[in-house]
Parts: sequence; structure tokens; C-alpha cells
Amino acid sequence: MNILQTQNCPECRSSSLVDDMQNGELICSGCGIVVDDQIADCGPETISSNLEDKMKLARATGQTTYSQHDLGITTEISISSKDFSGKTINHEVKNQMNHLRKWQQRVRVSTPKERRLANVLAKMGETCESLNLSKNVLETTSMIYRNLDGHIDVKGKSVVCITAATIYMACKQCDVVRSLEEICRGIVPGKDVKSKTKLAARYYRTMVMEMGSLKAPVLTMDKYISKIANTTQTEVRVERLALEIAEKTKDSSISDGKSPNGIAAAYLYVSSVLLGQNILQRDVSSVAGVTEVTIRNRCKEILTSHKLKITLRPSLAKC
DNA sequence: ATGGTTTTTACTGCGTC
DNA sequence: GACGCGGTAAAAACCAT
Repeated sequence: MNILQTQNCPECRSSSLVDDMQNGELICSGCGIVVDDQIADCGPETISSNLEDKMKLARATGQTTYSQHDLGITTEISISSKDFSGKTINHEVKNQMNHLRKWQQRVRVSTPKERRLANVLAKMGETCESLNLSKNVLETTSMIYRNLDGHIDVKGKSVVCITAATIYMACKQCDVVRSLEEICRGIVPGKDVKSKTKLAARYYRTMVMEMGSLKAPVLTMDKYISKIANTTQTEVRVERLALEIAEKTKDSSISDGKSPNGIAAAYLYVSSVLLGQNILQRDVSSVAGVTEVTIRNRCKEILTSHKLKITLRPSLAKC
């Protein structure tokens, strides 16, 4: 209960009016009469510090999502056979409700544009789930697609490839390392991945050109190194050394035009050898998706490129 | 379509266990 | 002999023009 100072009691002129929010009444604490009833509760939904209680007492979720075409704020007509007070609904009303529900579902996606949006967003949801991408990435993907709609003519473009290109961009924005091919494999498992990747790459280029490079940040080498290190379960100190060497050699031009995966794999391999933790070239190359030859070539470049003051094992020094 | 660059494939030999 | 590594040449893939 709160004491209100702005109003006086019409009976005793007392200024100590209190509101009983539970019953929606305004009461005079002097004479006890109800000054006003059915008053609106303008206060916070709940003062509980417990999240669970807050959720229970909340009037609405207060959350919208870009990953649904209607932002997730649609009205659903439930299939319950009881009304709000628990009384059973009679047969005639029930039929009417079924009819309403059917039409409500139809008008939710009314225009072809909305239908396409719903379709693409559903595909994005499925893909992010199968690729184990976080909700954050899905939301970013959805938002990028919505922004895209005005800039690029998505009509007639492959839903699968647009989805892949958008998720790829969202991953970059969220600092998640996923190659376009990985994403395409998640959408169309099995054959056809190559051609889909190619088309998705074309769409991605168009997107970057239209939306500007700020929307598509370039992933730094440390992200690639960490990803390979995590997948190969490399020791932390090896990863740390790899990151350190990468930092020292970042100014040299060894990474120009080379695949970042190969360079990251080489950094890790060099580090493991230096620390006496012999990771096999075969293992690190298969995780990085490059061949052993590529790793060897990158190793050579790393070791010869810079003034790295490192002592090499005789066998390594040869290269 | 073309030419340059990078990566892959396939093969080889060497050293170590 | 098996294994891991390093080297090489040719082919394939990629990319900018």
C-alpha cells in the first residue's frame, strides 16, 4: 500500500489516502471510506528479486523476436474446451472458436512477401539449430535478413543460399568462426553442397557490397587458432604460444591471399613442436580442412618470415 | 577466356622406433 | 616394416581482369 499525498478525502478532507492495489481501491485511512475503486495499477509488475517469481507475476513476456515473421507477438486462440473462468464451452461456441482459430492462422501470413519471410526465417531457425548456433546468432541472422529485404531483391533467389549467406554474415558479426561450406553442409546435407556454397558466396558478396563492409567484419587469426585448438583439444599453453607467434608475425605479409585455416593450423603445429607436444600434421590438417603440404608451406613461411628468436629442433630447423 | 597464385594430389626418400 | 615428416611436380581450384 502507498500513501498518496496529491488528493484529499471528500468526506473528512484528510490527505492520507492509501491505494490497495490488490483490490484496485483508493481508501481514506482517516475515515475508512473507499474514495475510488477499479483504479489502474501503474506500478512495476513485480518487485520480486527472484527471476522465477518475476516471470510468474509478469503481465506479458515483454520479449519480441526477429526470428519470427510477426516478431513473436501474435495472438494464439487456444484449443481448450473451457473458458477463462473454467466453465465448459458449449458445442456451438466451440465450433465458432474452431472457425475463428482457422481464420486467425490464415490471416497471420497474409501477403506473399510475409509468407516468404516466414519461410526463410523458419529455414534459418532450423539451420541454426542443426549447426548448434546460439540464439544470438539466429536473432542477428533474422535481423540482417529483414534489413536485406529493402536493399536486395530476394525474390526468385534460392532460399537455401540466401539463408546460408545471411547466417555466415551473422556468424562474423557475432565472432563465431563458421565457414560458408560448413553452414551449407548444415542446410543441405550430402550432395550439392559445393554448388550451393558457390551460389551462397555470390549472394554474400552482393550483400557485403550493398550493406557495406562494416556489417561483415573480417575474423582475426586468433579466432581461427582458438577454433582449431578447441577441436583438436590442444593444450592451453600450445594455443597461447600459437596466439603469441601469430601476434608477432601479424605485420608480415605471410597471410596475404592464403587461407586463414592453413595459417592457423601452421601456428598451432609450430607451437606444439616448440613445446615438445607433437601434434600430428595429419590431425591438425584434417581439423583445419587443409592438406599437410599446406601446413608445411605455411610453417616454412612463418619460421623464415620474421625475427622470431626461437630455438628450433634440428629436424624442424631444416625446413 | 586468360594468366597468376594457391592448394591439392600423388609420389618419393629419410630418419626413428 | 610402420610411421611421421619433408620435398617435389603436376593438376586442380580459385580469383582478378
